[in-house]
Amino acid sequence: MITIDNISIPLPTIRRFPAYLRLLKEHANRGEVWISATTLAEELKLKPIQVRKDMACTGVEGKPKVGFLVSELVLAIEHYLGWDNTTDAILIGAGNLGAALIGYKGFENNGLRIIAVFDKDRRKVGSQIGGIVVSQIEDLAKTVDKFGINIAIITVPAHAAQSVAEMAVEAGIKGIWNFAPKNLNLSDNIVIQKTDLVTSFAELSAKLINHLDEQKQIQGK
Amino acid sequence: MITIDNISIPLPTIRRFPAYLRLLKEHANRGEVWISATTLAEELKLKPIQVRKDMACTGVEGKPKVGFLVSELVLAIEHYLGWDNTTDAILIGAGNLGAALIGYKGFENNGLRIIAVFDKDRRKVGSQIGGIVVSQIEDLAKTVDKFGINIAIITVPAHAAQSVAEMAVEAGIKGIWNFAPKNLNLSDNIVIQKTDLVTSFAELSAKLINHLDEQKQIQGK
DNA sequence: TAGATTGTTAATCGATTAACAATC
DNA sequence: TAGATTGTTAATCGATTAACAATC
Repeated sequence: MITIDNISIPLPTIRRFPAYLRLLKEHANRGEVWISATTLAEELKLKPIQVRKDMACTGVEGKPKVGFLVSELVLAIEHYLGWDNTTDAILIGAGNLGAALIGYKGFENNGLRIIAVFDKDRRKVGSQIGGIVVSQIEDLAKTVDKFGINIAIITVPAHAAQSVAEMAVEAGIKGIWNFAPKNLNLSDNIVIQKTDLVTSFAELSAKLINHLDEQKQIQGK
Repeated sequence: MITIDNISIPLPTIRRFPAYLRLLKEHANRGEVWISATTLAEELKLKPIQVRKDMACTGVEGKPKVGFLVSELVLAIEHYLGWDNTTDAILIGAGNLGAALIGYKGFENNGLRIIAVFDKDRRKVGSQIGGIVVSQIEDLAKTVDKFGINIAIITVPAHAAQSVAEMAVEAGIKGIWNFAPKNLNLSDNIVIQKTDLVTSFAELSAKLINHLDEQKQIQGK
């Protein structure tokens, strides 16, 4: 449960917000003005009741028989995700994954702009990655301070994650998006978001075993 | 809830398994034979009762006052994740993100091996990416069939995702790991795992707003 | 008007947490 | 033995789903 503007929004709802947003923007582009929860549900394979509950969190009121104003929903969702203003972030770790994130088109219209890249490796410093010059990690604090950055994205190897995270926090970073497969130990007032590729794969693995098992049992009978 | 070998395991437990596995292997490397749920909990910042519940799902029995056999837990968790045998997968979309996944060290010891890469772009075909030669997408079905591949990883742009997913399913793929920010519409008997970077960032954004709000309120009082 | 859709209140479901007896 | 830790059963909590009245 997350509270923004004194409104409590369940975390699963927050997670569904980006998918709604994408769809709503598509509809807006087609010139559509109204959309019903029923339609959204169908397109996202969710239950209408769940979409209505989620929409209720946005504070936008719908009209029975018509639905919701697309533009209102877009603005409300963007607001609760903090995407009404683009957030600047720094990235630490100029490897393959770092390059992928810098080049990722999806962030452009979704509130995230990576404005600086740092790496411990002196040989990478000065080189360009996705149009951004790699800086030495010693300059991190200066950049964070100068641009008032809150978010650091960590794409270094597991063994280096803890130490660069500490440097970032020291520099004033408030939120960390950690791609390294390592649990970070930081002060409680730092927000940590972990994206663990191995964990995602684990989920797929287990679901697939479960699924193939089921199919085998059905066929066996 | 996922059922494997007639044992039901909650999805959140499955998601915690990789973190346990990493920690357990570290302890094993240090020559430690026994480990208690209390210790695991402390190192992962979880509650001991939750770790005990999770361990119960593995079927491994612990000894009061001593804990669990590290080696038994490792084997049991690997079994439920299907990581006792490495899974071969193909990757579609030889862009930055694809390159990052192919080069990702974390997969090596965690049951995943990417054995072939495909791309629609003729100019990329024949070039190497992380030591793997990019094949033309027309050869996909042949490869899937020849090596009995179940899993496809999709790292193409959103607009191409649906069509390559359909090709993969046509070729016999049973599980899809989708990195494209697009909901796939496929037959119900295909397992789809979505890793949406924008969604992860949304979560961080919202948590951070909530957190900064809280801090402001505390200071205001 | 009739019917689709919203919004509210209550029921259900699943996961986490608590309490505590069993055990080495 | 005393005490830490396990494992089981019950309580709590939060999210999803159901039911239905309100409404345009």
